[in-house]
Amino acid sequence: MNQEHSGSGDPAKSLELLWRRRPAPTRGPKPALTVDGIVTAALKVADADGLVAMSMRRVADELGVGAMTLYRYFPGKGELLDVMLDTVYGELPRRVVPGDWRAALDEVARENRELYLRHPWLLQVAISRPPLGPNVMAKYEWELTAVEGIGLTDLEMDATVSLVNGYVHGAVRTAVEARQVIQRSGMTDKEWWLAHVPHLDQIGDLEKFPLSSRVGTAVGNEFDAPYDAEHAFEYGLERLLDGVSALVGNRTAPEG
Amino acid sequence: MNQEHSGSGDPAKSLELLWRRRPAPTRGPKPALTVDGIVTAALKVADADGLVAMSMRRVADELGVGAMTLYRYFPGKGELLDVMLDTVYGELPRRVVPGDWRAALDEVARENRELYLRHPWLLQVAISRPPLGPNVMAKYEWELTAVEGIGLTDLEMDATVSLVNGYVHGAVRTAVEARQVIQRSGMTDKEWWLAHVPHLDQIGDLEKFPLSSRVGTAVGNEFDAPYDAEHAFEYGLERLLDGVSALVGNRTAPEG
DNA sequence: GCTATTCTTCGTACAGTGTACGCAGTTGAC
DNA sequence: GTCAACTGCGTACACTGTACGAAGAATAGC
Repeated sequence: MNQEHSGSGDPAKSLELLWRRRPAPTRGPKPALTVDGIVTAALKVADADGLVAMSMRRVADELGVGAMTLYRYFPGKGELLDVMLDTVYGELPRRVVPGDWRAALDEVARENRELYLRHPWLLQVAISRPPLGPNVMAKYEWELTAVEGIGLTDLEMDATVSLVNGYVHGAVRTAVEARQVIQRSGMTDKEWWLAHVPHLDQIGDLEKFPLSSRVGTAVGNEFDAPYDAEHAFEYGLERLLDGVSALVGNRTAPEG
Repeated sequence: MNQEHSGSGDPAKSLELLWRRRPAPTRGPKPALTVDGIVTAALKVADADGLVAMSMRRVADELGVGAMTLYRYFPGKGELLDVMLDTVYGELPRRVVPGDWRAALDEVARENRELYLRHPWLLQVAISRPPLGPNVMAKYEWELTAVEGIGLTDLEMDATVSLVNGYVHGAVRTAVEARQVIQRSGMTDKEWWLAHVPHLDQIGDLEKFPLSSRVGTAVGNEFDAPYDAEHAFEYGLERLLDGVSALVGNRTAPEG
């Protein structure tokens, strides 16, 4: 995170925007822009250069208008982010895998992962109170479908879906960070490590960390880097679903 | 994230700062500040008001000096963050639980959780290339100790430790976001929900989301909020360790 | 003690940020 | 034709990290 926040304005205005229920004005000049047009431009900027680059001025430039013009369409930047979020959630295929909760949860994880990879700025948006737009709500409904009817309580269903979502968020965040730091520094992980080793040797406390040295070397040899995103994602997801499996298995088995 | 980054400067300078190996200058005026003093002031600001508030000017104010003075001690804000990170990692008790990998990993998770809760700004610091200070290295060594000698490969040891760390990061991030949004909005989750319901009813598509309605209601009744941090953390950690258990169990059992 | 060198503190400046305020011009309702 | 409603947007404010260079302090070498 540096977290970016949702709009804190009144729910009526936010929901009006999310569900496109704004009544068209009868008088005054015809608006030059549309909500969808602004969101498209903002998504273009955010996808290309990240949330940091997505300033109101930059989005306005993209549309050939002044910065303050955007405030005729959105109460503030927070509300624009809300609509951007709901919009990209609409990209989820939301494929349903019936009869196999593990495959269904796997699908949920992978679709979410693809979405984060396509829109890495999503990782920086705080969603503890998600914008209640059509696609946000459809996403939650779809995720619950994956764990419906397998013997979990409603609370456990919610907790499981949250757990998978949290896992994917963390895994992709780590992967994206790793990718971005290579870009920003112009250095691969190996180069970075090799630049540090001589100075660390000089400090000379390395023998106090025998496990780190052994494991670090093994990881470096395997991946040419201290971190491999693909491997980490698969490993973690398997552990996680195994953990859920232990719970589901207990639940469907007769109680002792 | 809005991610804050580490210092990208040369490793020599960074390691010198992290390990406090800067040679004391012989000539010139006596420095008015120390590295530790600046870090303490910066931690005070970050703990109290978050990373957003921790500007160079604010830290300098805290110390009664001009903003540019700090640049005599640190090449830039990134390096200051690096030393802050290594410093708070030093707060970990690093208790070792011998002979029981599950209890040991549980301890790792809980100590990390406490650290994040005490210093929520840690959640916003990108650590894909961690500052190689004494406490960062000791932390990794301690975490590996928890899974040493239980039949995992070196790669699996690293992946397991990363998985637990990633899980804790995500769980605390969600919890902290939830706490902060209450502060910022001056609204409890229940109040927020009740403010939205009438407008959602008016939009009238709620019957398209039956699972969400049922599960959401159950969660709301149980916790008076759509999210309970304590419950989510315990539930997720148990699933995670169960998943690791499945792997360790396979490994220690004789191979087919 | 004198001077040259090194090291300190820090004021100013620059290009950015979100958005409050208010003005000028355009459109449709009456 | 008049007025209210509406649009676009210029300006301003308080912030950010930090490059640059000036002014002064402490010491090494003589």
